Amino acid sequence: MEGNFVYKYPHPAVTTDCVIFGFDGQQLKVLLVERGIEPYKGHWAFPGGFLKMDETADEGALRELKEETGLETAYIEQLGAFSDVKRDPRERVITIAFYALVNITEVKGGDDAADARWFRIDDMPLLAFDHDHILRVAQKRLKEQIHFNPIGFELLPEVFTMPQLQALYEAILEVKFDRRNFSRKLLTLGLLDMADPDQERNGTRTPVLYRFNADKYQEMKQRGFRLEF
Amino acid sequence: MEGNFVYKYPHPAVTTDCVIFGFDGQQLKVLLVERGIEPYKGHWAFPGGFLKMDETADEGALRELKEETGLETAYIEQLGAFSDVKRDPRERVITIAFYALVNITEVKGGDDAADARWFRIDDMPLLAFDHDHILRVAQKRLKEQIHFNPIGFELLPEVFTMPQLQALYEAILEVKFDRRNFSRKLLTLGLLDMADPDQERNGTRTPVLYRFNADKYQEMKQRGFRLEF
DNA sequence: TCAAAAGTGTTCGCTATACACCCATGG
DNA sequence: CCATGGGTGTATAGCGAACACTTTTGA
Repeated sequence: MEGNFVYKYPHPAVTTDCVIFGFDGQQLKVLLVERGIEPYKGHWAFPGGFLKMDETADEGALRELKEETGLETAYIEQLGAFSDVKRDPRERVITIAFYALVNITEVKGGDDAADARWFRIDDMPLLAFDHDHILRVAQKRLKEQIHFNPIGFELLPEVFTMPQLQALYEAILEVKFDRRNFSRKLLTLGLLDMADPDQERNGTRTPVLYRFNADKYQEMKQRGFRLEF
Repeated sequence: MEGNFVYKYPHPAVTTDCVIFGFDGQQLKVLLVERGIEPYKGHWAFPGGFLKMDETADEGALRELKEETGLETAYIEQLGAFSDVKRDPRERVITIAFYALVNITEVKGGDDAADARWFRIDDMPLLAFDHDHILRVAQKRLKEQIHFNPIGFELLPEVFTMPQLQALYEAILEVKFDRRNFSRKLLTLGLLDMADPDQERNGTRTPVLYRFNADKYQEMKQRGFRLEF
């Protein structure tokens, strides 16, 4: 397997890295793995690795995602290529970075796996390579995306409450919303179904459960509807 | 210079490609070069080429931009990496694509250079590789970006008229605006200065000349202002 | 002289925002 | 029993969308 690969011109190495976002109900979190070898031994890094010659960057990112989370599928989106000449001290390495949104409760490991841990986005450890830069780009992109795409639901369980959804939006956008206005805005969009419509709602204090109606969103998008937040 | 480069593991080749947008006052245009060699000989392609080992992707894209336009600088933004395994029939080639916005009147060649030509975005020739795909991504990104960033001015001369600006927005977004509402919206933002304030404006029919105030935009952005269109 | 281009002003309806009250539960 | 959390309703201001008139120039 360790044959030599010869090219007429120099080629950079290409890796993929995946910024995996989760939400624990309060805080936005990121899954990191601790590096056991040099360079940056002991630092934390996003799951990632060298791209195989027969897979696309997306496939590589999903492969890395599965290795660390067990998830076969997830919402992922490319952030772009990071190509600083000296970003890896060993050789010229270009990384194609992605971010993934996962339901944190579905992720195996994270706690039990010795090498992967969730970190609060406002309390990150020392990161390897240019991963702090990549993280800032990822967070910025996430903020931008959520303005026009209903991607927040990817971070929640299938069934969720309005306060949960609001906490998520507040964590991502780093702002506070008025409870009543937030709820009304989301409900008038018509994209949320009550998960248990027959539930008797005498009084309150136990929040209503909702489910995101992805079919309806697709249908509305077809008709030219543009979600805005 | 044509030594052999040997790696323990296979490495893909990495190129940059640059979708260069211009605006002729009516239509959005893209600068293409005709391929003189196989593969895709006779097809048209975005300016691009192999990334050097001592330059970042941005630097590579700007180098390609300069080679075809003579421009030392321009607004460029990375679209991302395109990594389909078979996108180049010769070997595994990953391209990092960019789009650039240039003032079409400042571009040397385009007409006189034999190999580079401007094409209307709604009348493109047969493109090489996956460049049609890249173009669609570029156009989509441009549409998205102009909603929140005053990047349209990159495509115009320093001094421009309101009808020109409106035609540009309409060309990019592929919609029509009401003349009066468009003008009012842009003017109330406070980001346009009259280029010739002392100009006597008896009657009309000769449009007012404006200039984009980039300093003021930066200042407003600092204060939390978010441009929206 | 008339059509086309450019500037300006008004109205209306919707939506975002600010804000107050009620009810049930758990400590 | 009261503080906390959750659900619902109302008023207002600002912005976006629709729309009409005037002036001038060039054909």
